[in-house]
Amino acid sequence: MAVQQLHTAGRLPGETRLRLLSATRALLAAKGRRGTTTREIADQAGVNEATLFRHFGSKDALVDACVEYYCRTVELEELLASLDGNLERDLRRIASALMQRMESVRDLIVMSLAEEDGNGIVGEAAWRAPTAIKKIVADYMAKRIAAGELSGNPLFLARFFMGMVFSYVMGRKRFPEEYAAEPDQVVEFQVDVFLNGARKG
Amino acid sequence: MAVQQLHTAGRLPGETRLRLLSATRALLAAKGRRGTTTREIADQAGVNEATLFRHFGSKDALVDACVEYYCRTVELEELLASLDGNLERDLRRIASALMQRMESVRDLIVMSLAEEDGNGIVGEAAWRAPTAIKKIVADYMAKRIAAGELSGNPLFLARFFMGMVFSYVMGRKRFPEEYAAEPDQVVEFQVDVFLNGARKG
DNA sequence: GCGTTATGCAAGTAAGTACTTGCACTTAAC
DNA sequence: GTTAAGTGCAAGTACTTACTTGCATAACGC
Repeated sequence: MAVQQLHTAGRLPGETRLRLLSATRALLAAKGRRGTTTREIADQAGVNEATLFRHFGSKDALVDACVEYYCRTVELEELLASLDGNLERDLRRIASALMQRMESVRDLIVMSLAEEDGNGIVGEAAWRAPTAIKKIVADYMAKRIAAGELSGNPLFLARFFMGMVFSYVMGRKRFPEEYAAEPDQVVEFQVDVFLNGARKG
Repeated sequence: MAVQQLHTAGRLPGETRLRLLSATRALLAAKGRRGTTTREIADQAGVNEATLFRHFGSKDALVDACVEYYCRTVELEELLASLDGNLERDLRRIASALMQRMESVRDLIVMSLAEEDGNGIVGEAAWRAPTAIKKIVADYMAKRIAAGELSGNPLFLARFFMGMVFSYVMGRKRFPEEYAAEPDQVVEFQVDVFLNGARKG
């Protein structure tokens, strides 16, 4: 075991920054941008408030860095690679990936919806993963329509599909007790209705 | 034409209150609770800030009164009366009513999602209409399943149905240019996919 | 006319909040 | 050992904001 080298004041290099980013995220999710104070962030991070400003310069810069950090990259190769041509299975995989990503930035998505400047950095970053997946969905729908397996407008279908997942993720935030079912079950149900409809016969 | 009686200072009785409620709503939608100041509200209402406090006592009380005022009553008799047994037509009417109500309190719904205390007065009031309609949907689904016209879990179906509309209303907020289609068309499309699925054949 | 009520106006208070500064201390690098 | 970097601590600044107060005024009910 390599001995961890302490940088200063008993902290690992970069640790202070990380603690601040993490605390910021937690408080943003709970109270929103305006509701969160730099003092609270510093306290929750176990760091002095002055240190916060020495690292990030301003509260806005910290928030931006935080959002950027937690929405970094979207690697979708694995998702694309996992698609094997089986319509139902593919859609389930897409829905599952989408649900996972949306859930992981749900708080930031809500923030971006509520903020006056919904198209700022927060809005852009929070929707990065969903938007990327949306492209995949739209392309997928178009192909399957061309192949005669689906019918309708590919864009409408893509939006509908995204919406199914989105509404579930948001529903779980507002009504946690109602939406307690297993994500796998939910995905299965959603894809089933999406493909076959609810009509009997 | 009866001559309007002025109360004081050239204002109709109750007018000041209304102006304040209206201004509050507009600013809440644009900047959220914390982002809105009492000075701004008073200015936008064309009223002195002191008058605001004389009427409502505190900013919180004003916000509560505002939300309560704009989410007052939900009369659903008309909706229920309009249902005639035709499955497709009924679902369209329900979806249409739901969409209208959700759209009219969309800003407050978003606020309730973003607020730390999502279950406060705002959350309760904003979801009042949607929740009432949700009951109608669930009952409707159960009946139609019993009649053999639909299949599945009535609660899941109801949530799915609500979610279709919810995601559309929210999508229009975030991506206005993309979601510019006519509401009627959207409802038709949604109900169609909901009933028959997207699969061809 | 007279009292009541609603309002405007201007000034002020108390608290919070983003951000700064100067100093001491610890640790790592050389 | 010396230097430099990162941090804690305490105090402070400038600004915002919810909320108050005292006074003048205009309209209404009687």
